[in-house]
Amino acid sequence: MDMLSALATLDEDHPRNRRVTVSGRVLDTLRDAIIQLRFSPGNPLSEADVARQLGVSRQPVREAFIKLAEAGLLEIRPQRGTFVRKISRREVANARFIREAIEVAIARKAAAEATGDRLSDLDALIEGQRRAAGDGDHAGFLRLDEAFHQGLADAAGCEDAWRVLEGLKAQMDRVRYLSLPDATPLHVLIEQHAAILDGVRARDPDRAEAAMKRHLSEILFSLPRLAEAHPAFFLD
Amino acid sequence: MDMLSALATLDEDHPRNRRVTVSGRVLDTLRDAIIQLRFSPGNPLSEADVARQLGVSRQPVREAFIKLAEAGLLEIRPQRGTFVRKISRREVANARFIREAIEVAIARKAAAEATGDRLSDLDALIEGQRRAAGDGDHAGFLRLDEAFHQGLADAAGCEDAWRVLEGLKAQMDRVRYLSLPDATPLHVLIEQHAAILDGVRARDPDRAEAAMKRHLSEILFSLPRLAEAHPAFFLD
DNA sequence: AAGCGCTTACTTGTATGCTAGTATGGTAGT
DNA sequence: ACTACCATACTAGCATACAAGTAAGCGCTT
Repeated sequence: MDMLSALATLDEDHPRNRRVTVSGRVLDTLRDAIIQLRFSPGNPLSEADVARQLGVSRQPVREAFIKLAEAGLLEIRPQRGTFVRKISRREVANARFIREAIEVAIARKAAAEATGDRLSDLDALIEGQRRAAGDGDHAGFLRLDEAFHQGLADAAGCEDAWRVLEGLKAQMDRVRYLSLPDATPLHVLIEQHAAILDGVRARDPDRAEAAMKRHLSEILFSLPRLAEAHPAFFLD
Repeated sequence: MDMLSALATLDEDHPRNRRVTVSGRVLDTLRDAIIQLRFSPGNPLSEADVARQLGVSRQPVREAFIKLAEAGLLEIRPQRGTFVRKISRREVANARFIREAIEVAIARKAAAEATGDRLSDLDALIEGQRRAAGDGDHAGFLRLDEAFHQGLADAAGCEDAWRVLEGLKAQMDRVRYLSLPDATPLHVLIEQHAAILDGVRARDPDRAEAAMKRHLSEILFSLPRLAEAHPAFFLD
């Protein structure tokens, strides 16, 4: 009950909101709340409570729960309850490994196939990231960060790769949120993006791969320290 | 209505069935029916019809529909209907590419880290595949085929990679089913498995990678021909 | 004949009621 | 004090009812 105060309202116009259905809005609202750790890992979360809090029926909440369970953010134990999953270092490391495998392959393919138009799109995204960082617009940067990775997949002709990556990112996003206070500075991340794009533009798959690996390794540095600092949030 | 005759009964004890819930059984039943092309791509499929046919309510059918839509096997158009998705050559090729990226990374990691126990497990699976092929037990071979890829992921310490691969495989499974009549002979596939395992056992990541790439390329040969032979099943 | 508008029969989305399984706390019995 | 049992208050899974949107057929009007 107490914890649910984190859910004051349904996020009617969510940034990433093409969702017009109630269950879609509930899903976005809950995922944000979980990723931003407004729900403590390990705590229970019942369909009925959330439905009451959001002023909707159990049905759309249930569908959101199911999707969040597939993303590894909730654990549904039938007839027992649903719980916010604790963060697992092993699972985060695994998700990172798989994500790296995919994004490295994408970067190499982009280096081979990307058209000039796509490269310009990516340029624009990096420029936007510089502006957002300058303005201290952290939320805006996060959106443009996602857009860059998605844009790279598009440039490689792997439009639907993003669906897979999105699922993997969910595991990692809570860690990223935890690391916000002392995260890698945005300008460093932006330069890493630029390095990836340089490798792609130079049609040099090895350079693109190296830059991507470097970029996706950031989380490895912070993970052990964060797990030490917040043991209650972690499973292992 | 006609098409639904493909759903005589709920598959009460499904081979991969740890599912005890109705919605889980409906999901397995429907996925099998779709993959085995007992539902023609492009045709509509309504929650109510399936529910009636299976003797359950709309609720579990709906949940199965949602998951099948996430897997790319159904397309839910709100207030309009749900349709069996046609096979997209582009999407199949994309899923193959991503799967290759993941499984190559897994094979390389397995070559570095797999323990003797795990290698023995994989040996046993290949031996089982030889028996199944000898007995003409095609269904049994398919199960052991999946088990081999999953087992390799386990050997690499990527237990949860299988969740991702499962989603990607769905896209490819209908093509595999289409290719059954003149598919690559089982003994060839088994030798490819053995080649992968050889590379892993020799701690030679490059050899494991090459063998894996070879193995996952099989579908590329059949795809164009199948799309030509069954144009009504394909989108592009 | 062509086009507009209504009726009707669908569809999925949402809400609500019901069932069965689980955890908990108290109580009676030893 | 401890144990066994039971009443109770949860949980999620499933069934049913309702709402809102869509598409197609049909007849009317023009």
